[in-house]
Amino acid sequence: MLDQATDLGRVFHALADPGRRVMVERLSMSPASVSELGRPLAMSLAAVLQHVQVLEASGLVRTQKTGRTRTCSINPAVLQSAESWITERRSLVERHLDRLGEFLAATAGSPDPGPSAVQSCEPTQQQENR
Amino acid sequence: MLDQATDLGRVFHALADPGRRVMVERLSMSPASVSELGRPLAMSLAAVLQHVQVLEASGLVRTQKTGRTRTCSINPAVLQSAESWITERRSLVERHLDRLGEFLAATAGSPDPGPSAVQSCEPTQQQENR
DNA sequence: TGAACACTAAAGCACTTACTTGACTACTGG
DNA sequence: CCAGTAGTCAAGTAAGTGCTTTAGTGTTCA
Repeated sequence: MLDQATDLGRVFHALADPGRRVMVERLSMSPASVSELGRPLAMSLAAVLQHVQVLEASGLVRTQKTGRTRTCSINPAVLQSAESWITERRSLVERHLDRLGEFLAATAGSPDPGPSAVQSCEPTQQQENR
Repeated sequence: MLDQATDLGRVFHALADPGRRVMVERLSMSPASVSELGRPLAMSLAAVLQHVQVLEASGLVRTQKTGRTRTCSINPAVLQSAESWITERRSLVERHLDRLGEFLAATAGSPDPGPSAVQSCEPTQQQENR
């Protein structure tokens, strides 16, 4: 199996750049050449190529050189692996929040729910929130 | 509305760091203090705090100081906005791939499908694929 | 053949990131 | 009151990022 942790890091890093996200958006419509990807981006072709290389290293896009043009296309499987990581965390969070909601509803009217209550639900002091 | 593009960049950048992903994973179980988040991470507390600040700036986590401890918790809405961006791209890609598949199936036996065919489906030359 | 095109490689530069250490503040419990 | 805990601030540093320019290579087409 591949090094999932490193891969995920590369994928999120690739998606962190606005220019690269524009490229991914373009590529989700159809494959495109390097210069086509760079057209809306106000930077040198060399810079565009570097971004493509970052995307390729993350596995998000695959490229293939035909003649003098390099055609780039998206690999949806990698997009999905990033999506799954987020989905799993989020569903966990929401499950826990639901449980907390039930607990609060159940103990709403009854006094003294015992010393083993959920941590930090009713803070005794509250200061900033910057 | 908020600056979605910048926000998304911040969120993906926050998720790109393995240490910060560990923090997010920990926080999807339950809220935690800064030092608790740093416990498994082999770095100074000051460094942990800086990561927490990155996560907070992205909106992924919210913090609240009570007494001398700062309690961090996840904001699932921001997690969802990142998830949605990916989902939308991926479903677009897959829709286009499906369409391409149908096209290939439909034209499998019939000769000369016309000059307005889908671009770069049958490259005339093929070199590398590094 | 030769000009234009599409990309590539390498070096350099400003800026950002991910830490560190050291000093300091504020709160808690005995 | 005071030791220990939890966090914070400010500098400083090494490595990484996002560009640029320059100088190429290989391909296409008139």
